[in-house]
Formats: sequence, C-alpha cells, structure tokens
Amino acid sequence: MPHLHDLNPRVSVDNVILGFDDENLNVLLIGRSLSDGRTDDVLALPGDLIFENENLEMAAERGLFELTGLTDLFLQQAGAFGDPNRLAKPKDREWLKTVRQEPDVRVITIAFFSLVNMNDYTPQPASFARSVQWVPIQDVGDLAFDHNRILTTCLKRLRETIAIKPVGFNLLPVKFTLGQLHRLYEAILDKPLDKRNFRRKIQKLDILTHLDEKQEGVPHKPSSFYKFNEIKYQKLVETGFDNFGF
Amino acid sequence: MPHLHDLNPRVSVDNVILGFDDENLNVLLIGRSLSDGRTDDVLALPGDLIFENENLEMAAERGLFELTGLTDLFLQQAGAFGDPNRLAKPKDREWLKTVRQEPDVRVITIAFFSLVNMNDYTPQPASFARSVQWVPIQDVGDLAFDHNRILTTCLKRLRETIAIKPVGFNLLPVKFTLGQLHRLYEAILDKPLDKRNFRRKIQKLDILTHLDEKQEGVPHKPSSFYKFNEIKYQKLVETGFDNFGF
DNA sequence: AATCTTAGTGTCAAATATACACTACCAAGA
DNA sequence: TCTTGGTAGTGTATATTTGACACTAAGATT
Repeated sequence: MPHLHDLNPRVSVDNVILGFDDENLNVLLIGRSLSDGRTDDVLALPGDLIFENENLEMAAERGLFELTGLTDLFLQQAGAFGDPNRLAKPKDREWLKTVRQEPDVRVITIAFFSLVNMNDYTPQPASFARSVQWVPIQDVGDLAFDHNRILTTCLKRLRETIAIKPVGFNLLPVKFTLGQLHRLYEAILDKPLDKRNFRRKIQKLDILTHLDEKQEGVPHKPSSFYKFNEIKYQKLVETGFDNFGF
Repeated sequence: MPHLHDLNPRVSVDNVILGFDDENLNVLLIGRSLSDGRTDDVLALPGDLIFENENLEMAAERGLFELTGLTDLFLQQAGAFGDPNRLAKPKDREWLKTVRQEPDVRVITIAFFSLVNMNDYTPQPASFARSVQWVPIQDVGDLAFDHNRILTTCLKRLRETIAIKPVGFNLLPVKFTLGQLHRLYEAILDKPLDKRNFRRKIQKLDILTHLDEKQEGVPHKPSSFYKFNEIKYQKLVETGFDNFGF
C-alpha cells in the first residue's frame, strides 16, 4: 500500500537492451504513453519497479522477457542510479503525473544491460500499447530522466567487458561470419580495427568453430560461417582473457 | 513515517573501506551493538539507509566521514545487492529485531568501496558505541548478511580497476617507496610480482616523481621516496591504461 | 668485522602488437 | 562475356612488451 507521505524511495530496474544489425549497435527504446493513450515524443529505456519477491536480476529478466519474449541472454548489472533529482525534469514530471499514483516519490534504479541478436526480436508497432523501437546508439537523442547517463554508463561497461571477455554470443546469429564479428567489435568500441590483426587475435582465442558452409547469393566472395564453441566460449567468459595490466 | 505494512524496500549504502598497512590489505569492519549496549560476535560492513535528499555517492561519503573523519577519498560504486533474503539469516534477524523499528522490511543496498591510507585513521575503541576494527582481508570470517559477497565483489572490482587505472594514491602516504607500492599491488592482486618487472612497468607509466629524500634509520639500504605526479596520475585515471584487448 | 635486510639494477628470449597490400570470388550490369 | 564493384581472405617485417633471472649496495645491529 503506497502512502502519500511515505518518503522512502522505490526501487526499479532499467534495461539497456543492445542489439546489432550488422552495421550499428542499437538500443531498444520505448515511447512513453500518456494516460489518454497518446505517446509523448520522449523516448525512454524500458524499466519497472521491482516486485516484492524477486531479486534484481530476476526483475531485469522479467522486463526483458515481457518486452522481447527472450530469455537466457547475456545480462550484466551496470550500477545503481539514485540522484534525488533524477525524475525532476519538467517533461518527466508531467508524464509521471499522468501515469503514477505517486508521481513525487523518489525512485532509485538499478541498470542492467543485455545483448540480443536483433533478428530474434523485431519490435511490433504498438506492442503493449506503447511504441518500441531499435535506435542506433549514435542517433539516440535526449532521453527521459537520467537515461542518457545510464546508457552511457552501460556502453562504457560493455567496452570494459569486451576487453576482458569474449562478447558476441548473444548479439550475433548462431552462424556468423568473421566480417560480422569484426563489424560488431568496431561498433562496440567505436573505432576501426585492422582486419588481419582482428582475425588473428580472435582466432587465437580458440572459441570459434569453422563451419563447412558459405554465404550464398552475395555479390562478392562468399564468406565462411563460423559458430562459437559454447564450452570454450563459456570457459573464457568465466576466466577472462587474463591480459591484465600486472 | 514508516508503516507496518509498507512492502516497499528501503535503500542503504554499504561501505567497503580498504586500507593498506604495508603488508596486508585490510577492511574496516564494525561489531554490531545490541540494544542493551553489548556487541554481538558478528562483524559487518558499515552502512546506513540513505537520506531523503542525498544521492548514493553522498550517502557513501557520509558514512565514510562519520566513521573515519576522512573526505576526498577514492570511492567507487561496486553494484547493488537486492536479494529478498539477504537479511534472512537467523542471527541477522535476531539482531535486526533488537535495533530496527521495521526488522522485516526489505533492504536493497548499494555497495561502494574506498581506499584509505591506514595511517590516516586508527579506529578508536568503542567510537560511536560500537567496535570498529581493521581486519586483514585474508582473516575475514563470516560476516553479517550478504557482506561476504559484497566484500568479494568489491575486491574483484578493485582488481579489475587496478588493471586499467593506477591505484594507490589514497592507500599510501604522500611520500612512499617503490617497495611499498610493490607490496600494495601484490596485496591487492594476491600474487607475487617480479620486483624488477614491476618497477620497470610502474615507472614507464610516468606518474611518479622521484624525491630527493631517503628513508632514515632503517636497518638496511635506505629507499628513495616518491610521490605521485597528481596531474599525470589523474589524467591516467581518466584515460585508463588503454591496454585493452582490442 | 660479520650479519641481516631491503634497495636497486640489466639482459636476453619469447610473445605480442602494429602497420601494411594484394589476390580471390561472386553478382550484376554493360 | 567482359568489366566493375564489393567483400573475403591471407603473411611478413618491425617494434614493443613481457617474463625470467642474480647480483651488488647501503645502512643498522651484534
């Protein structure tokens, strides 16, 4: 039971759901629906207050599943955001008033990021009566609340993670080409990587299985498909690359 | 005003305060005082519920200051811990009942770790009517709640951080020797580091200033003192070592 | 004078990172 | 069928970094 004068904060989970379309890294954003059914022009990260009997990861997985129907994804906590003024922008306050019983109550949110293969999920127009869309990260404008900061933090964490562990299992189709993997790493790190050096390095990790199958119908030399060797991949995720500084 | 049937969680901050005594990495732990003034035998991380008008960092800094009187320390968020059962161990429940108005309410905590020069703070017996002590991390036993997990996570984050950024500014005196810095890194990483290789590597970072001053009164060859070059140090903290995997 | 303890130093070999350019293959259109 | 456009795929030489390793120097204590 919420109380009007309850000054205790609420706790939510926000999801930074990242997808890769073979060119850009995208983030899944939702349009905010107002009480009259319309959607305002501010995009936001999906999120929800946590339930009574679930832990933080479960809350994040639940939001992810409700939105995409996907489970068993790479999911990592990026941190907590609890500025008392994080909901205080006029436009946000206005929206909160139309949809929340307690628009004034403080909300502290825990951000999680997850990696999904964009082919596994295509947003349905107006699913859940709200708009859902993939937005290339370089095209993301002003988001609701402190969601720009949350997104930035998650991307930073992803870049740190990619330096320590292999990433890509969840962002790519089961069968993929080295070119796709290369473009994925370039998109995440936002810088060009030498093709030959990248290939040498990624192959030395010994987590890829070369498939006896090639692209078809492409107007250029067909590329071989690879898949991840799940066992070796998972082992490397746990141990890390061990290329620490000391 | 707390309400008996308010099912919303509370939010706290827990501090993992790490100190270095020239040999071991230590963590600051408190004994739990019962309502009768006695202290039970379970040690815990210091922490407190967040205040209404402070953000998470401020809450952590406040706890740190109340305990040690120190400010401007290295302080990094390590993550949120929100398992619904994190307060459910019998001994913890017992203690909570004696000190909390709402012993049953769920508490989600945000963990921060900070690095302190142990010479800057010596715990006073029974300061704040509770015991406070430095405990070498290898001697830490079963802690209250999920504090062992929190401590482990913070140490892991510290090890990751040390691989990417220089660490030590706050853990060492202003003037220190390369031997001290060497032992600090060994303590954090919990493995021996070759002396010559360590020196070569740390000096190449170009963040140390060699002082024209030596140890005195030591029963061995006196060591030169160094200090951090604050500007270069801070710059390197921001940019990172850039020895990323790709 | 002998002993104990930590400081301080250099080299070689192996591994890794970086920079760089051409041929191969396929589809489409002329 | 020839040309064009586009991506796949490959190797080498150089520079940099890492890792392993052992002795002398300086001061205090006995």
